Formats: sequence, C-alpha cells, structure tokens
Amino acid sequence: MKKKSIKDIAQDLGVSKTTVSFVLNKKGDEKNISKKTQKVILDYIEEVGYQPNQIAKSLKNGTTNTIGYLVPDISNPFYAKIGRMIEDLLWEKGYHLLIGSTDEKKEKEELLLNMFVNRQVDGLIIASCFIKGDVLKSLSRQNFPMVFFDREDPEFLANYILVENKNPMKEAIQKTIDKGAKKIGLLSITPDVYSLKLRIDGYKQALTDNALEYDENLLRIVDYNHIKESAQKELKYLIEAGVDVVVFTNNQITATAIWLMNMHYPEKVKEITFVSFDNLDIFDYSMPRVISIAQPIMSIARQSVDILEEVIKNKESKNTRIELKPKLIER
Amino acid sequence: MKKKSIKDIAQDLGVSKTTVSFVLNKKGDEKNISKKTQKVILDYIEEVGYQPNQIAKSLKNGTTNTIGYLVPDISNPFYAKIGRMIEDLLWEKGYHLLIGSTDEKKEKEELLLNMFVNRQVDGLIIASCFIKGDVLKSLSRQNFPMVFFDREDPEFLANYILVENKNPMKEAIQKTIDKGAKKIGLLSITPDVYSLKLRIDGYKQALTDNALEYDENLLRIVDYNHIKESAQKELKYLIEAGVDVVVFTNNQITATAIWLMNMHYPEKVKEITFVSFDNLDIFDYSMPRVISIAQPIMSIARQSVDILEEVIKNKESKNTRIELKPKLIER
DNA sequence: ACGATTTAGTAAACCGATTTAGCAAAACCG
DNA sequence: CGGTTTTGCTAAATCGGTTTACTAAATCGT
Repeated sequence: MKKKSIKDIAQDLGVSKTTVSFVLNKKGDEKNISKKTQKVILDYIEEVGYQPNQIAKSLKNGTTNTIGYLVPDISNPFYAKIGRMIEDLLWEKGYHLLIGSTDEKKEKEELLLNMFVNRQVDGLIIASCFIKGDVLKSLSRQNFPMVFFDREDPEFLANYILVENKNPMKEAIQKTIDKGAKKIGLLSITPDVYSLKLRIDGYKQALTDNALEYDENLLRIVDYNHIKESAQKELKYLIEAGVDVVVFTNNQITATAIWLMNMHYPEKVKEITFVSFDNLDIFDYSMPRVISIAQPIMSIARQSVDILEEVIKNKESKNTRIELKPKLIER
Repeated sequence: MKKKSIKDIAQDLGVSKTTVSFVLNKKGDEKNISKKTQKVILDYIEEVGYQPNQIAKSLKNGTTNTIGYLVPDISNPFYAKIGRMIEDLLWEKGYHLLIGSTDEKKEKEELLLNMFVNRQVDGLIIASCFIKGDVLKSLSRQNFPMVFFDREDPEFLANYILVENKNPMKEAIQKTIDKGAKKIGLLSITPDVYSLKLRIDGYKQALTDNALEYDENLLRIVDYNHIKESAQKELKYLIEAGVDVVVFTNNQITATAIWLMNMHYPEKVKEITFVSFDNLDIFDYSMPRVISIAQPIMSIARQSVDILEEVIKNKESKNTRIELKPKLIER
C-alpha cells in the first residue's frame, strides 16, 4: 500500500483535488465546502494517514521552510550550541535546518552555498570563512535573505550579528598584566578571518598599552588541518620561551592547549595562565587557570533568527549590524 | 534580474526545454543534440549562472538526496561528532543532512519524523528515545530506509549500529573493584532507554559478581529537563552516602558531575573515581579520575552511512544488527 | 415567480524540472 | 531514385500539490 496523494484521495472519495486541498488547508468554510464533505475528507485523511508532500508544496509556493546553517564545523561546541538554539527558535516558527560544515575551506563553502540555494532554502545563517567570495557576492546582489554571525568582512555590507572582539580581548589580558604577567604569547588558527584578526589586535594593544614589548615570535599560528600536532609544536615554543600567559583566539584551540598542558607539562599548569576568547564549562575547574571571554550564545542565536525572519518577510535588505557585548569571566 | 528556469533558457535561445534539459544532464550526445547547439546552451548557462531547482528535480525524481539525522540533542558532543562524520561521508555521495533534536521527548520525535518524511528525505539515521512509537512502526512497515544507532528496542526489528553495553560497563567497574572500591553509586538519565538499561545491568552484574551488596538507593536517576540541579542533588546524596566510585551512563551526565565535583566538593576529587560510558577529551586530565568506555565514533558513523546507503539502493530491508566493541580507557 | 445571490464544488493552469513518444529532414543504401 | 536509418529536435505528460476562474444548483428577496 503505497502513499496516497491528494489525487488518490479525491478519486477514492469521488470529489475533486481542489476540494481536498481546500479542506486540508482549513479553507473549507471560506471556500464553501459543506460540513459534511469536509468531515468525509478529514475522516478519510485520518484513516489512511495521509501526509502531504512538502516538496510539491514547496515547488508551488516557492518557499521551503528550510534554513541553511553554514559554519566551519558543526561539531565545534560553539557552533553546535548556537545551531541547537537556532534549531529550537526556528522550530517554533515552522522552519527546519539544513546544515553544512566548511572546514574553513573556500571551495567547500561555495559548493555548500550553491547546494543550499539550489535546494531553495528560504534563508541562510552563516559563519563564513570567506565572505567576499563570488557566490556570496552574487547572493547579496539578489537580496537573498542571509545573516552572518561570528565573523565579518568590513568591506562587505550585510546583516551581521557580532561580538565585540578587540576591547574585551584587551581587557582580559589587562587582568593578567595587573597580576604581574610579563611575557605573554598567543596561539591562533588562521588570522585571515577578520574577527580573529581583531582579537589579535586586542592582544597587541594590551601589550603596547602597558609598555610591554610586542615580540612577533610569541604570536604563533596553528595549522587548522593538524590542530593537535601543530598546537603541540607552537605551545612548546611558547613555554620554552618562558611565557607566563598564553592567549587563545577561540575555544577549540584553548581546549586543545589545556589538554596538551596536562599531558605534556603537568608541572607547569599552576604557573601559567590562559586567556581564551570563547568560554567552555571545563574552564571553571581546569588547569591552567583560564580567564575567558564568554560569548552571549543565546543572544547570538536569537538575534540571528530574528533578523533573518525580518529580511525574509520584507524582501528589502537592511544591512543591520549588531554588536553584542561578551562577558569576561575571571577565575 | 530574477532567476532563470530551464523554460526561460529555452525561450531565450529558441530551443525546447527538452533540449536544454538533455544538455544539462550530459545526455546531449546520447540524445543526438548537435555539438553546436550543446555549446550554445552550455555557454548561455555559464553566462547567466543558471542553477537548477532541486525542489523541482526532487518532485519529478522522487528523491531528494537528503538524509534526516534525528538525535536527542545535536549539541551533545557525541551526537555532534557523529553527525559531523556522517555529514562528511554523505557529502561524498551527494547527500545532505537535515537535522532534528528530540530532547528525549516522544511527541517531538514523532513531529520531527513526520516532518522528515513529508520533506521526502531519502533515509533516516536515528538515535531514538522511543523506537516503538506509531510513526516508526508505520515507517518500518513501509520499508522506509532507516538506520538506528546508539539505542535499540529489542522487540523492534530494524537496522541497528550499536555498541556493546553490558559487558564493557561491567569490566570498567571491575577495574575499580580490583583497586579496592567498596561502595559504588550510579547516576543516569532516564533508564527507559534500553541501551542505558543494559549499562545499568552491567553495573548490577559487577556488584553481584564481586559479592557486593546492590543497594538500589545508590542508583540515582537524574531529570533530563533539569540536569544541573537534579544531578547536583543526586550527586550530593551519593557523596553523603560515602561512595568511593560513581558510575555514569553517558558523557553528558559525567561532564556535569565533574563540573559539580570541582565546584562543590573540590576536597573530594582525589578520593573518588568516576566510571563513564562514553569518553571525552577532558577525561584525560580532569579530576576526579575517570575510567571511561570510549565508543568507536568513526565506525558508528561509517557503518550507519554504509548500511543506510545499502537499504536505499535495495529497497528490501535486511534488519542488520551490528554490535561494535567499545574501548576501555583506564587512566 | 423571476432575477440576484449564495452555496458547493470543479476544471485547468501552474511551479520547474524529467522523460517518453514521435516528427521532419538529412544521410545512406542498393 | 525510393525506401530505410540516422540525426536533431520537440510536444506533451508527469511528479503532487495550490489557486484562479468558472459553473450549476439552491436559496433569497420582493
């Protein structure tokens, strides 16, 4: 017994497709379908367990009630948690989430974007590694509903939900300097991403504000494709250089470094302080001590959904830029 | 300049939709379209940046190249990581992932399942909280391509990718008993899930094997809807009861308990040992010491995808049941 | 009782692709 | 040169819904 379509139902009951469609969409009264016919149809629907084909609906309506969520890695807790909140917020509005992880690769990002667009998603929520790519440019020109979060390209006008980067990073580092830090290193993944660059700027600013020498050898870049090995090498460099504070530009790299410290330098975990952009629960008790900058995950999700909903409704793009304040967690 | 359809292209070039469609699908030669016409069409396609409407394709073909991934919580690292691997594996085969989090709620699970089916997903990968529900039963009757992982219902025949539960749990606990553990408590979320029940059985078995008394007061159930508060209460109970080992049935509850121990009982973290089904990186260095049972995440993802692909291809369901071996990590 | 309105419903076009069946012109064959 | 085959292309049906335009019968108003 294969699945029934509206046509089958109409035939079985000896009415027209139109009538069935009206009743299914609760337009029975409005369209003058008699109560009796309505009941017959509804009962039969119930009996055979009819389920509408959303694909057909989407084709006709031109809307899929699906949103694309494009991030570097959906299994990174930051993106996973925001994704989960977005899922819940959209669920209430009848939307669902199609996901894609870019691995910070431009090529994959563009393939995924095209895939999303081909599937007629109604909108996109994106943490892009390469905002100025052709596909995004072209979508932007067409006023395709999009909201960018976590990362921006200042030369690309769009809807952004961001978190202040430079100052909070500077202030977090200042706390360690106030407590006597003298030699401060930094570990980051690719600084090509503008938001990460701003965080690094905050680091530099903190140093110069305090008349500490900025030694570019203490700014180490980790290879995203081999995080563990690369971080191990760079962390070793910093420790041997005698730093008392290490700064990280995102949670993933901090978590890796905490693990590395405990595995390879357990005797040093008490002497060194970490500063992390992004927060994780484990920072509450892990060693080394971590001063972290917690991003307002819930707000990011909520604002992204709100703005996206707005641009989907009013086809005009407004290029809203919202900058949220992160929270400094000392410890 | 709105998006062009095949019809527009055909009109613009003065050929038929059929011809355009053939060329787009690389059937030009086979269908005797002259090289010249093919080139004209391909060039024009390129020029206007034509993108096919997947929704229309799907409606006609009856296949969406989309798989539904249904889990209790996509932001739980276990499901997030498996999801990510599945995403990558499916990506190579041209499939994409639609996600849904059930929050262990039967009602939400069934709404999501219907949503997935309505959207005509080609298959489902599911960690279900309620396998015997009506929707799954009905899908199973229709031979809908599905693979279940992480959780099973022994009375429900289906494709399962599982991990052995009882014995590994028993053996992990045995290690602590060998080292002198006397009073062993357990913390779990809902034991209605059969796999969790098996883990709990392993716990009971370990006790009886060693002639330790099984005290059901030491088996504490945490409310999934208020994990932190509830875990705090139950953990407190166990600690005050004087346990020297606490066993957990999944990573989420272990992570919560580690945090609670460090926050509320820092003086006890050295005296107590944790046993956790599921592993997390932090267990490598966190206190209390954790003996964990690491699930073979990569294999789970790979097998799920392989089996699903198979059942999608051969519409017959085979009800394969694969049980993988987890790995004990002592520390 | 007769025209106007309301009730109850339907046929057909449409969304954007794929695919079957078929047609006209050109090329081939003996 | 007449018949067959090949080449090059197209009209129309289809997937499963929604929606517009329309009709026939019943009811209403006077």
